[in-house]
Amino acid sequence: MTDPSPAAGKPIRTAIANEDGIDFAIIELFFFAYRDFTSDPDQILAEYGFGRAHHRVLHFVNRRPGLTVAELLDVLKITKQSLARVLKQLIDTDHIVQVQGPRDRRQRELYPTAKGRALALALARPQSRRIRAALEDSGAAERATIERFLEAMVNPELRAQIDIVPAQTSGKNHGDH
Amino acid sequence: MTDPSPAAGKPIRTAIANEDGIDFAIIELFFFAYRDFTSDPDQILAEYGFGRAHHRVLHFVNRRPGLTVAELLDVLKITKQSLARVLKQLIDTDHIVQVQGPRDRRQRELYPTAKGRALALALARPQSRRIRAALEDSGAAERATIERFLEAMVNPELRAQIDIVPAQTSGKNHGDH
DNA sequence: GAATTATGTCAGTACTATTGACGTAATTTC
DNA sequence: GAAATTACGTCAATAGTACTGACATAATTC
Repeated sequence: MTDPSPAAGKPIRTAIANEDGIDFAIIELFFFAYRDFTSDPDQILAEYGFGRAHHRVLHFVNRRPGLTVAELLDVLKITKQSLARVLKQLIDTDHIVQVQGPRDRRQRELYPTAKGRALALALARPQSRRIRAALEDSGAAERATIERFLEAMVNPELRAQIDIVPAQTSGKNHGDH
Repeated sequence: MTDPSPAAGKPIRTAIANEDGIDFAIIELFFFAYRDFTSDPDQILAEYGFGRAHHRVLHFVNRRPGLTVAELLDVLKITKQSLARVLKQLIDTDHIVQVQGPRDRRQRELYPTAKGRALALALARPQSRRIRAALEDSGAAERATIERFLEAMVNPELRAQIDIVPAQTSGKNHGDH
């Protein structure tokens, strides 16, 4: 195991870099940035016995109160079987409540409780702090550049998901679409 | 299950937004951007029976040829038991070779083979394409803004990991540190 | 009334990760 | 040179998140 087996290819000793004009710098930065971005809430979640999946559900239920199970699945891009356990735990622990859909009683609208709202805030706080620190010396122009870039990284057909909550508005309760 | 249990908290019907000055916009954009950023290579990996863990290992072995197992663990922030299976598969499929460390024969230096280099490139290509598209109308200034932001999102004490491969240099073979 | 839709659930599986324990070979320390 | 440490590998057990497929129920639509 210390020597490559005879049939194995020879080791390439030069670093991959900019071959075919590939942007390894940003690829790698994105990996590191996201790794550390998610590490903050992970520590809080561990205290509750929750994982990242719980965080994502909690986040979107707080951001779009009243969304249905189907809408949540669409945003998260997971299957309902994957969601089931996580959602059940959040409901059992009184972070989220289900309300029968007013127009269509088959639907379950998902809402945060005060407890769920508080946890969502606690999880977002260190992430927001990290973002604020990263934008420390930046003005509105730089901020806009970064937002534009991140938005452009999202698949065009999925970009609609982003703007459901209008930028600075709070009260829109997602009641009709 | 359609009505909240009596003890459960009441549903909060207003969207969380900018409470305590928290930057939900960028938090959410970052989630969507990374979700789609990783979805491109996922499809290629599936053809090989590989997952994201294989991608990360392959990426860093190509970026820093000759790194040791311990260094790789440090970059990925996982345990050696987690790495073991993934690394073994990449070695068995002739994407990576191990070479006994020249100074310390306990160490295993990891190098890509031609096959491993090709796969790393194939995985990076769609990601780079996505980045290029997102930067389409951007100049060098915007690009610098984005790089600075992403770098600032990384934990300061881990930022050293980033600059191991100098921006535009290719040949540095990581031989001495 | 029949078909479709929204949701829930059961069973089985896969991938990635964890902790803990143990073994081996090589290096370092005394 | 013996002892301790280090680098790596491996076995076992477990957890979290995801998947596919199948089936059930209630509500809506046709």
